[in-house]
Amino acid sequence: MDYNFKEIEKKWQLFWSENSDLKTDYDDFENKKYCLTMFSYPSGDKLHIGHWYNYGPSDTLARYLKMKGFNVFQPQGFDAFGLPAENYAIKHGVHPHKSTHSNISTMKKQLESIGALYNWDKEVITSDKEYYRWTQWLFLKLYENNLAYRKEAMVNWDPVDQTVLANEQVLADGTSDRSGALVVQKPLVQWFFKITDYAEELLGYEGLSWPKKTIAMQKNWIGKSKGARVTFNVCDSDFKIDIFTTRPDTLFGATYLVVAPEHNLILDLNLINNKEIKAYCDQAANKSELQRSDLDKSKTGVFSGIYAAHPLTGKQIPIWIADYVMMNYGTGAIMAVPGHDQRDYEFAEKYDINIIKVVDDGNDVSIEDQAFTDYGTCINSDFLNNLKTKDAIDKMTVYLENEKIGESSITYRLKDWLISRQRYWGTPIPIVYDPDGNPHPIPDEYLPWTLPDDVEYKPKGTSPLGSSKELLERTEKIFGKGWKPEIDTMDTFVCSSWYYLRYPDSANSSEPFSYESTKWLPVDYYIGGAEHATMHLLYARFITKALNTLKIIDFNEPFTSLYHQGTITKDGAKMSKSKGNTVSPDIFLDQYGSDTFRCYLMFMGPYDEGGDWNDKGIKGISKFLSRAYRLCQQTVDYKETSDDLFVVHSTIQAVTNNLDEMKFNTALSRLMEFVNYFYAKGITASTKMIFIQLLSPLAPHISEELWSYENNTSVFISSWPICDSKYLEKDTIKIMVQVNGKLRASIEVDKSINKDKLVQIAKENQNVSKFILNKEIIREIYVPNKIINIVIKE
RNA sequence: GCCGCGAUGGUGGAAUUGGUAGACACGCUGGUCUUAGGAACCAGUGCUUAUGGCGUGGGGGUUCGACUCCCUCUCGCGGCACCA
Repeated sequence: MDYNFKEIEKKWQLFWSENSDLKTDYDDFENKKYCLTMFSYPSGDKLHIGHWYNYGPSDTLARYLKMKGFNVFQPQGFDAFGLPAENYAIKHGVHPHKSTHSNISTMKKQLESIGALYNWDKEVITSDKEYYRWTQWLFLKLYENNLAYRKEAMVNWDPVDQTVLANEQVLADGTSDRSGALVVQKPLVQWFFKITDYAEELLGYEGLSWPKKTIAMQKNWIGKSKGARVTFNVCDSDFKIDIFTTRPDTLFGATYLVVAPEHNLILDLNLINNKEIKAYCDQAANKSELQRSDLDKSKTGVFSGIYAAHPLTGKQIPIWIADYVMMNYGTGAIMAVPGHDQRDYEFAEKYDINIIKVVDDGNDVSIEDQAFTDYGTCINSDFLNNLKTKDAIDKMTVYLENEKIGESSITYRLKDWLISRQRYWGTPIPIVYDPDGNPHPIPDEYLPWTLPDDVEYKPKGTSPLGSSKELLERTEKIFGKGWKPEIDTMDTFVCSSWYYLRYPDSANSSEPFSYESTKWLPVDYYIGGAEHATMHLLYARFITKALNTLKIIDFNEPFTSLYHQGTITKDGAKMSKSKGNTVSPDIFLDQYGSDTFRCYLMFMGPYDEGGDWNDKGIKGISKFLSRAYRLCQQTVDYKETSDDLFVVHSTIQAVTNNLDEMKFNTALSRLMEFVNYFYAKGITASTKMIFIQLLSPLAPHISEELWSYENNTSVFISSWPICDSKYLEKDTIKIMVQVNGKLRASIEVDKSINKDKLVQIAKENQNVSKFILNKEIIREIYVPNKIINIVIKE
């Protein structure tokens, strides 16, 4: 290494933080680019490779945009509420506020080593009362508008972290996203945000540049399905059962109904008095969600003893209770059509229930061994006979509506967002209860409704806030004797659901953000991990849409362009402290410096793919930067040839395109080729300036140093080089010659040449002529400027 | 089961979107210089039975021409799932 990177890095990091030329003009929205990287949790550990992989390349993008002439805003902050600080408090007795802030200052120091251009003057720390006061404002806005409500529900309980979790925070295997504990179901009164009101809107992605994968995941999660609701009357009673089906065309094939074991009919009709039914329901209740949804187990159920009237035929059909029907989807009851639904088929076979065929594929399809679930043509279906499934669905739906026995209906899988948490270190829910237990919002003048300090952190299954004398006294003092505070805190995802709105106006103490400051939004580039697809990113979209409905903001999507950086793994596994496979950047920073380390991460491969960590190639980057440094130590004065200028301008073009597409790896390759080309012959003064500019977003420190040798201002306020296409045109072109699609020669010709002449030259080429000698030529294909293919008969 | 993504030298990866497969880099081999090199520089490096043949997970197809498009299979990753 022949440049002193340690000295250079320190020098320019200080320069960037102090130089006013580089500051964002907060009043200029016209030309704005809001570049945001998902903020992180201040853990107190050192920055790891994941942080670097997130922050380094996104800073490269921001610096590039700045040089393109945009007014770039790249804020940074901390998602500071959450369990680790609280667990630390339980273990060591240190107040979370104290440990959090000490972690933040360590982390900020470390972030400096990346050398990113952050707008620290707009920093946001979600656990500070200046911030959470407005998270409480958000809650109250939603509450006032019926988008926040309290209800008792079966909720996900994490027995390790001793708190409830939102559906989004429970993994597919039934474990907690955070603690890894097996989540259990528990009935509790909790606060919810009504995200389901926005289910349909959330399915619209017009104008968004988002990864297809993420959109697919959200669509999957929202889980829209179209169908119909049908009402069945229970025989010999006034009760009715609503069912949801996506196949109303098969209604004539419904031979029984199934209700979930939790269905209210069971209590309403006193079916629970039947021993067998009670035993079945109890057993279902004791099963975990995971056991319940185990696809391999055979279906079980119990006959309810009662019947329903088929709404079209009037025939009595039995009502069964079975746990293959879930209470939390649709209406918790189905019409079973064993001929055309595989689950119903298996159940009907097992319990010997009638199976009717009402759909055929035109070839008299068999339903002897399994259900026929495809679309086809209606049979045995009265007025639907001979109709195609699609038409039959429409006709049946209209019929149901006319007869008032059903209606067209849409069901979403998405559930309302459970935001209560039985933990200490979070935003207090700004609600108090009167002596009768009715909730009341805390008036604005008492906000922030602060977290009390006199608590027992250790969770006992109820919220730590319940142990605070101060909180209770405060409540009674303000509201009166017998009034009680809400003691749950909010999910930290509430904090992060609106932080991007706060950044441009983070010091505002009279409102969450001024209307003027929202002109910085939406975020132009949002970069962060794909694991947030159905959590943070969905919540943020919901909050933005809700605030838009409330006319607080005038846009309805928070992030115009979204990009997920890939994951850096170690030996194929995700790096984590618990696995002990984390790699610290420290030794690499010490040995090679920040520029080299950040470039190496970018050079590893496509940014959205991440990759498995190994340090073998870092030397290559270090070598490249040293060569670049050496190349720029002198200038050589010579008249550049057309080849030289071709290299310069094609490099400008390629690097520009690559950075536009965040293909940092190929941008670096092009710059390496550039250095390799000029290394031996030396570089002219003007070309050197262009090269330094192209390199600067990727390796900012060394570039700023090299730039400073000849300039008085920062390279980052210089304008990005422009490719002059006149240098990209060459007088001669290289044409590849194929015979029957196989490459045989390459010829260099004048670019004005016509096809006939070119083909003639090609045929005369020694390596071509021997393959076409004495052969019949069938075709001669010429793709201008690229290739000739001579097709011969073999 | 359904949906989405992926598979290219010894390694990480590139390929103007149907037109030179393997750019760039690591590693390796040989050389120059050097007291020395784990520094710098130069050359070589897909495989091979080598004027040729074969090569982008396997098989088939479309095309003058396929890593690229179509069909099919295998493996890996991610999401959803008794979702009615």
